[in-house]
Amino acid sequence: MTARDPFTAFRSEVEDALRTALKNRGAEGTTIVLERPPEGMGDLAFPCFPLAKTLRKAPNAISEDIASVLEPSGMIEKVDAKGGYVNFHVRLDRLAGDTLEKALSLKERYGSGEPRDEKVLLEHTSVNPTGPIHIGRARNPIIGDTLARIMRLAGYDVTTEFYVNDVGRQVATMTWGVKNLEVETADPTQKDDHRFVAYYRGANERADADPKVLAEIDDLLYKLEHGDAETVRLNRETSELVLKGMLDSLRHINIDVDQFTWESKLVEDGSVDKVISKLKESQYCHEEEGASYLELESFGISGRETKWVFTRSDGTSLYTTRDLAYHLDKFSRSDVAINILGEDQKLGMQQLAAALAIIGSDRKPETVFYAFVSLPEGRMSTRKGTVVTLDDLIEEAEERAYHEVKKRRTDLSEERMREIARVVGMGALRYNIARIQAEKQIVFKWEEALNFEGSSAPFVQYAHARACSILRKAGRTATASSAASAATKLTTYHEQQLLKLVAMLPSVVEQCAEGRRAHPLASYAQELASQFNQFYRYVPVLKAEGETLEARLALVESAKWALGNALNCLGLEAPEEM
RNA sequence: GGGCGCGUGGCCUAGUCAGGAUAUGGCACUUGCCUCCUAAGCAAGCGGUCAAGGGUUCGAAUCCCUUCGCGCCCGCCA
Repeated sequence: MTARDPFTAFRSEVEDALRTALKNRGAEGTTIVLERPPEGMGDLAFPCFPLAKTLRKAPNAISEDIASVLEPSGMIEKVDAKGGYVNFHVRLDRLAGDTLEKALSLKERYGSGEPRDEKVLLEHTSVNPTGPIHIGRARNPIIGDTLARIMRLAGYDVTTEFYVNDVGRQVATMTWGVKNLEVETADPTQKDDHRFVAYYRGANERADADPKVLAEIDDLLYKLEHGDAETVRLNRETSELVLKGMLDSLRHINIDVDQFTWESKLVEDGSVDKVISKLKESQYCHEEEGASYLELESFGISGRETKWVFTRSDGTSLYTTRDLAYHLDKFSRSDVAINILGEDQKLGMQQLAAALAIIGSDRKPETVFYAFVSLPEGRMSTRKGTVVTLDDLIEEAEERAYHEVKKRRTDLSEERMREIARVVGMGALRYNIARIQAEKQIVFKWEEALNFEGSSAPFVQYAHARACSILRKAGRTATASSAASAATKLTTYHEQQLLKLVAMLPSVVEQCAEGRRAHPLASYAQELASQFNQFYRYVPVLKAEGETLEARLALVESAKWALGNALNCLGLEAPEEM
């Protein structure tokens, strides 16, 4: 471990000290687990309970014994024993010096980790271009984009990619609608993703009622896969328009996708055919009425059906078959392939993993699965029209945020207020999705999604704005070179608590990146903002003098970077005023 | 029927992977705090058999088993 993270450096020293002490007591090789002790009992704690058996001594006696032999050194200021724990207190001036120096010199890079060699390809969103993104689906880009940002700061080389499903039945259905239906409600001024969904819905209704229509859609699907120029053109044209509408929505919540792979490309360039012939060579491959399938029972797949069909009777490919080709393509372009997928795709991914093994690939994608967002009335359905679209949500969020700004500020221009409302509204929305662990279901409620206080984006943004306000009034910024001397002046409780949290940003970022989890960063941001607000309330900065003033300015600026960088990783903007 | 996931105060949620000190925050509710760097804030109070029951352990929200509830899946859909 490098000393890039001051708190990690402290942790390493504690571990080293403990290792030596344990070795001398005949408990060599004990796994050292350190935890965060309760308030006021130090900064790292080592529980001695597991040692009681091997050392044949009471935990209390062990902790006191260990504490008595460990001398303060380096970043360890004090070691004491309490109730079977050895508690380590960090040397505040060292921690402060290192932290302030890092934050003030790295600025928007504070929190970053060592650059890594792995090239990461992170696929997210990848929804069918058949209609606007709704909030159930919006969880995907939000988790994906947040994770991408976190991993980038952590030092990975990350490229995000959107896989455009322009080949399957859904898209063929929509294309049939565009070709055959006159949709009266289609308002030409609407965004294309909203406009075209009417054709999709209409085509579905007709197909449900009339088998002839269904057959025509099948025919379109066949033509699509066999390169019928007119069908391919119309399909692509429609898909592109709808996709463009969706990307506009994403841009409103600060998401830009780096790259796109069109599913149709994999069909056209023959990679899907190649995969199919490889699969057919396998001993697990069987045929039934012209359709090919793999028998996957021996691959840990269970349920009523362990067959995995990869070609239809007419020889056309299926979604997962094409996805298999896509994964091989992704593997050729990256070291780590990460997917963000809804939990409904779990079986599909298992089948895909089995198929990958069968065709001899030694690679596997990593997948982050998330549970669906539903409404209090139940599941959202595009067909039933019971959806709240991302666009609705963005509009409502900004409107409510505007109302809040107007309530509080009378000194700002209309334009400025609108800008703040945009940043706050969009932020509230993203934060409320990002803060919850992916596998937990969310029931969407407006009052929660657009919460502007407590555990919310505006709370964190507000702390950032306050920090900026102090620095603005001070009329200068702190310098990294003064960090060490400043560090000795941070003597109050609130200063030290704030500092410790600022010091933890790099390890929080690293842990999120390693675990492919976004939500712990949201918790951290909330905790940091809360600590900053307490500092703000109890520790006057601009009224301080001399070195104390300098030290506090350095702390405020460091906190500003930590808050700003955490916000940035969450895809939220960090306003300088609110 | 089978598989996977979730279940923490009235509501939302952290902690669960690597078991440890009085279970984390927020919303709502009650009550204080703007002559003081933005009150989108701070402080105090109220509120929990960590779904239920067994087990392992000195110790379980965390590990194991059973049950219940909710979600998702078991398509020649994507």
